[in-house]
Amino acid sequence: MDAEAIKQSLENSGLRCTPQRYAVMAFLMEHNRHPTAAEIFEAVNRVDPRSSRATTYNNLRDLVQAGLVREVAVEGRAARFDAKGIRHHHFICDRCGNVEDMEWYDVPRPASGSLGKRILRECELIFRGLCKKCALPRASRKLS
Amino acid sequence: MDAEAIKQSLENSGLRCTPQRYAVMAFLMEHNRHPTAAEIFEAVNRVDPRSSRATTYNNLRDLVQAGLVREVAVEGRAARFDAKGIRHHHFICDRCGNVEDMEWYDVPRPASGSLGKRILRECELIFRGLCKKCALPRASRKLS
DNA sequence: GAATTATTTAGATTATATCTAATATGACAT
DNA sequence: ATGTCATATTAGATATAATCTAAATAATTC
Repeated sequence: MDAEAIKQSLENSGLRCTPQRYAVMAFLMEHNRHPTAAEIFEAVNRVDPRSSRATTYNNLRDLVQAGLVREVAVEGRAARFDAKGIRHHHFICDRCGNVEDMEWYDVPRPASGSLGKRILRECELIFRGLCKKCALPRASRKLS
Repeated sequence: MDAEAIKQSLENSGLRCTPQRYAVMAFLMEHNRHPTAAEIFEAVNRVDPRSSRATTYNNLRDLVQAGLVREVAVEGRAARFDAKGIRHHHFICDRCGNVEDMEWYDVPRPASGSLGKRILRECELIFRGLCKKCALPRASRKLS
């Protein structure tokens, strides 16, 4: 997503495209690794324009309210954020605690029998509560 | 689960059954509403024996390490806890943010085609990211 | 360009969690 | 029973994450 597109999506949501706000949004678009507010603050301050801690928090709040960003549910103290570019959910592994992005399928409402094979494969992982790596048979896994 | 059973499960995990630790565990067994540490601290201090804040945190840490309790992944600042009585996962609604307990199915490893109807119904909700209430057709939902 | 509104800022404050070091308790060998 | 050792508890200090405050700055409108 290029600069102009980010600017547009901010303005479509009624947010002015300030340099600080743009920096937060752009960082989240580029790095979909669910950073904390502190990580985002650090990252945007490695280059101009600088931004204060309060502004970073304010902008994250505004972006979440506007629906462009969401707060990811994770264990641990610090909130983590995620640009909602392509719609997806999160899956947290029971064993290793990793947060994995999960494709979003627009399942037609009443069609219980119509889930595709690919979806079925993901369902298995979900009901085990293990991520793809941890769900491998014991032998092929590194001990942790 | 009665007092003796709780005592046993603590001791089986190598933890002494102290009054304070017992109180935390018993509270989590009774109230599976994913309370915060602060809520647990308050609750156990409404009756004897009293417990300090540090002890409550220590005991929660010990119980999590022992595998008797787990920390629930949620948005928001405060960690939330959950007794791992019956194995289950958590499902967080995209719309309302509620945390729902989700039954744990022991899906046999390679049988992609063998998920039951009940599981399929849950899969639909998961892939929508909405809880049972929020997944109802618009008309039958209260606006939030 | 004056008035209005939105944004940013440093620093103070609140909320949550952990650490420290002193004390208390329980297990158990003698 | 008593002393010893490991474990647990405690109040208070500290650390970390988030929010608030009030003043300054920038953009927008009239």
